[in-house]
Parts: sequence; C-alpha cells; structure tokens
Amino acid sequence: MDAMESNRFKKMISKEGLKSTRQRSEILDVFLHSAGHQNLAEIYARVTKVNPKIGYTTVYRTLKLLTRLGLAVQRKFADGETRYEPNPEGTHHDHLICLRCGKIIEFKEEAMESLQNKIAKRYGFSIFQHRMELYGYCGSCTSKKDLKRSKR
Amino acid sequence: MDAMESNRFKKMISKEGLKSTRQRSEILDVFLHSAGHQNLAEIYARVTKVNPKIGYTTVYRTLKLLTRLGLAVQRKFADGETRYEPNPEGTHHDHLICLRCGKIIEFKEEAMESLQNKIAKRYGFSIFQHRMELYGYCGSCTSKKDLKRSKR
DNA sequence: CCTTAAAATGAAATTGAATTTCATTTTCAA
DNA sequence: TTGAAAATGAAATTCAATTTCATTTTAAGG
Ligand SMILES: [Mn+2]
Ligand SMILES: [Mn+2]
Ligand SMILES: [Zn+2]
Ligand SMILES: [Zn+2]
Repeated sequence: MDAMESNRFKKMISKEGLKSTRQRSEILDVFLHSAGHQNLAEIYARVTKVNPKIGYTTVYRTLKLLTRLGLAVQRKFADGETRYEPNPEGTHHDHLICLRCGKIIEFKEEAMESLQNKIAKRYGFSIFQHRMELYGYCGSCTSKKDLKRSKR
Repeated sequence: MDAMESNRFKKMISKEGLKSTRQRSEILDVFLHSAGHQNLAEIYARVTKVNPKIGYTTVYRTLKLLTRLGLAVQRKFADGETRYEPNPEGTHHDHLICLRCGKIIEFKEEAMESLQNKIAKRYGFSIFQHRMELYGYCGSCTSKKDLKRSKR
C-alpha cells in the first residue's frame, strides 16, 4: 500500500517540475506508515528518528505539498489542532470523535453522501467537498460516565 | 427577538454571579442585530460605532462568554476564520458555503440528523454535537463558472 | 563527467490571531 | 456608603503557521 502511493508521488513530482530528495521520500515513508490524524509535531518527531538532520520547515513544507498533490488531507477537528492523514486515491470518509478519550472512528455512509447531494441540489449548489464530524462519547467512555454518575 | 435573548442573558449572568455592565449589553445588542457569521474584527468594528471606548479585549471576552452561555456559537469553516453567530434557544442548523463568493446558506434537515444518530448508534457513540458543512459553488457562481468556460 | 539554473533545505525571523497580564475602574450586596 | 469581587482596556505574551535568506542539492544539457 506504500509502493502505490510512492509511485503516485513520483509521478506528481515530475509532472510539476519538482525534485526528488532524500528528505521528501523519508517524510512520505514515515507519513504513510503512521496512524492517521497526526499533527506536525508528531510527524516531525517520527521523521527525526529516521533522519535527525531534517528540519521542521521541510516537514511542514512536504506535508503542505502532499496535501496539494492529494496524497494527504489536512483535518481540523473541533479541538482546533491541525492534523494530517494519508489520502489513498479515490477514497473518502467521515469521522466520529470521542470528546473524552480522543478516539477517532472513520466511517463511510453512502446514504449520507446522497442526502448531502439532495440538499445541495435543493439550494442550487454544486458540491465539491464536505465536512461531517460527529462528536460525543465513544462506547467505553459512555460506560465510564455512567459509572461516575451511579456513584453519587 | 432581541428582548428574549437579553432576558436569557440577564438570567445567566445572575445565575453565574457575573455582573451587568454597559459594555456587555452594548456588545450583546450589536451582536444580536448583525447578520451571523461575523469575525471578531467585524463585530468589534460595529461595537465601536456604538461606543468607541470599548476595548477589543472586552468584545473578545464577551463573545467567549456568550458562547459559554449558549447565546452564541463559534464557527470555524474551511477558510480557518473564527466567526460567531447568535444561537436562539433550541435551534440548530447546518451550512452550505460557496467557495467562490463566500455566500452562506443555512439549512435544517431532519433526515440528516436521524441518519447521524443511526451511524453513531452503530459505533456505540453518544453524540452531543456535530459539524456538517457542504462546500461548493452557489447557483449564481455555478452559472458564472459555466460562462467562463463557454467563452473559451 | 562538468556546468549551471532552478529547486530544496534548514535555521532563524516574522506574522497575526488568540489569550493573558495587570493596574485601574465599576458593580452590587450588605 | 463601603469593600470585595468582577470587569475593563491597553499592552504584553504565546504559539502555530509561514516567510526569509544563505547555502546545498538536484537534474538536464553539453
Ligand atoms: Mn480519517
Ligand atoms: Mn449559521
Ligand atoms: Zn472515548
Ligand atoms: Zn457563490
């Protein structure tokens, strides 16, 4: 699942007249092998373990580049942090986010997408993208919350 | 529609041991009479016309207070700007946002809400809030875009 | 294998919105 | 009227995001 993305990257790179560098491939490699939804500091920390010489600025610029090329998606959930996640071609998903433990669950619901299109049509909009995030407590945090209350 | 909110504010204020001040009521008044989705600088500019002595910090703190009390909602759409809008009790709506002219349309779709609950239930989540924003071109921007293309 | 122009890198500086600090003023309950 | 708590406003601080700039690296052409 990595080779495919690396090829995608190489193609985009040459198409745009950019250059292949050791830093870029190291950053891409780390990024693709990490769990999604990480912020720059976290990605930088992981990159640094592979190559301590890489600058924070380069990681910043590379993630921005990956986002522009469609290989990464930038997410800003309600906590205001900027996170990144890999974006395999032709995929899309939305998120369920636990406000207690931070757990993030990804889901894909076709009915949701078609309902969105229906709404957009009603108002004459042509939709290119959307944001759909559900915030609450995950299953285990819901039980814990109940426990706390029952103690009173 | 203002008197109701002003009363709500006064009740909350006394309930929390806070104090009524001229600044707060002026800011609330301006806020409730403006179109929604304004950023702090815009709200501050309007407040300043009513009372040029009010400080930016006080406007900042008051909007934060209104948000905490549930009289305002803070919104951060994809452009990253922080905006505020009045939040009449017991209401809720989602947004359609034009990426060309910035137009914002509000909508309320019961089917969307129940679908969200269905998804949450599937994953064992208890949902308190959500974010649902649709981005694209509004009707008139879609036509303009078509015009541009047809000229080529 | 050279040359060299364009692109990339990394440390440091800058930016700007959000937030905090602190001296002063205002509110309001007693 | 008085005093403690809260609010105000100007200025300072914070901090992630972004830019600057001197230096290094890439890659295409010769
Ligand atoms: Mn995700
Ligand atoms: Mn709205
Ligand atoms: Zn949880
Ligand atoms: Zn438009």
